[in-house]
Amino acid sequence: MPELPEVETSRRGIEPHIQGKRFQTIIVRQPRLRWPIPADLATCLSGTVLDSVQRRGKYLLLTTANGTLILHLGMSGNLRITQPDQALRKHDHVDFVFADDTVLRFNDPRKFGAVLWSAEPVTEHPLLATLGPEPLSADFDGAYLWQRGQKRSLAIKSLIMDSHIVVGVGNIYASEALFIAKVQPNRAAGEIDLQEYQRLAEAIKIVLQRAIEQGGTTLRDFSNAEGKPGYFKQALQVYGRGGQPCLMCAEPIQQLKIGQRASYYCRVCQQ
DNA sequence: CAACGGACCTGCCTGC
DNA sequence: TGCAGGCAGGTCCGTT
Repeated sequence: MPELPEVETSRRGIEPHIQGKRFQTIIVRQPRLRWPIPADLATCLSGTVLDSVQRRGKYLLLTTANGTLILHLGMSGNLRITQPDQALRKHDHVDFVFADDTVLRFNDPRKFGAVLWSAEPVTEHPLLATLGPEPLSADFDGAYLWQRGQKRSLAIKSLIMDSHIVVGVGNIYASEALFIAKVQPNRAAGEIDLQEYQRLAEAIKIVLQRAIEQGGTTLRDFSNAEGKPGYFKQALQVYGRGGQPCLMCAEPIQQLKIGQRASYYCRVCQQ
C-alpha cells in the first residue's frame, strides 16, 4: 500500500493529533508482524512524551526522550486517529493510547508492517543505517543515481526501487517516474547515460512531490489518519493502465514483470 | 559482491 | 455458490 507519499500523508495526518502528548497505555492485540513487537514496548513508552513524528524513507519515527518508536506500514498498513471507545475493526493490531485518550491505532491486514523500538540513535538502527538518500533532498540527483548504476546489469526500475539506492520509490511511482523521464523500465542500469539519469532523478522528485500534494494514491484501501483516500490515482499515467492508450501518443501501454513486480510503460514514448 | 527467488499474510477478483 | 488460482502499494533473507 504505502510508498513515500502515502507514508508522508500519514505522518502529516497523525502528528498534529499526538505531538507533545504523553503515552499512557499500549495495547498489543497481535504481536506477530514482520518482526515480533518487542514485549517490553509498553515499558519503554509509558509515561514518555512524544516529541515529534518524523519520516525516513517509508519508516515513521516517533521520537521521545528515551528512544524512538519505529513504525512501518508494509503493503497494507494503516494508521488512524481515534478514541478508546471506538469499535475495533478487523486487523486493528495495536493501540497507542495517550493521556488525553487520543488513540493512534495501527491496522495491517497482511502483517507485513512493523512496530519496533530503538533506544539507540535511530539512524544507527540496522533497518535504517544502510538506507539511501531521501529522494526529495539535495543529496539525491542524476549524478548520484548514475554513479550508483555503474556496472549494474539489473533493470533500472529495480535500481530505483532499491531502498539502499534511494528510499521511498515503490512500484507505482517507479513506473510513473520512468514514464515522465521517457526511460524504458527494463533497460540495464549500467547502460543509461547521465542525461537520462538526470531526467529520471527529476521525474522521481516531481512525481513524489505531486503525490504528496494530492494526499497519496488510493488503489483500494489506503486512507489517511481521518480515513480519507488520496487523490493521486487520477493522475497516474501508466500504472495499472496496461492495454489502454498512452496519454501522450495513444499507443497501448505495455505491461511486463520486472523483478516479480508488475511494470507499465509506453514502448513509443520510453526509450 | 550481485542477482534471483522465496518468504511473510490476508483480501479481492476472475474464471470454472 | 464454492473453490482454486493469481494478484496486490514492501523488503528481508538465503542460495547460487
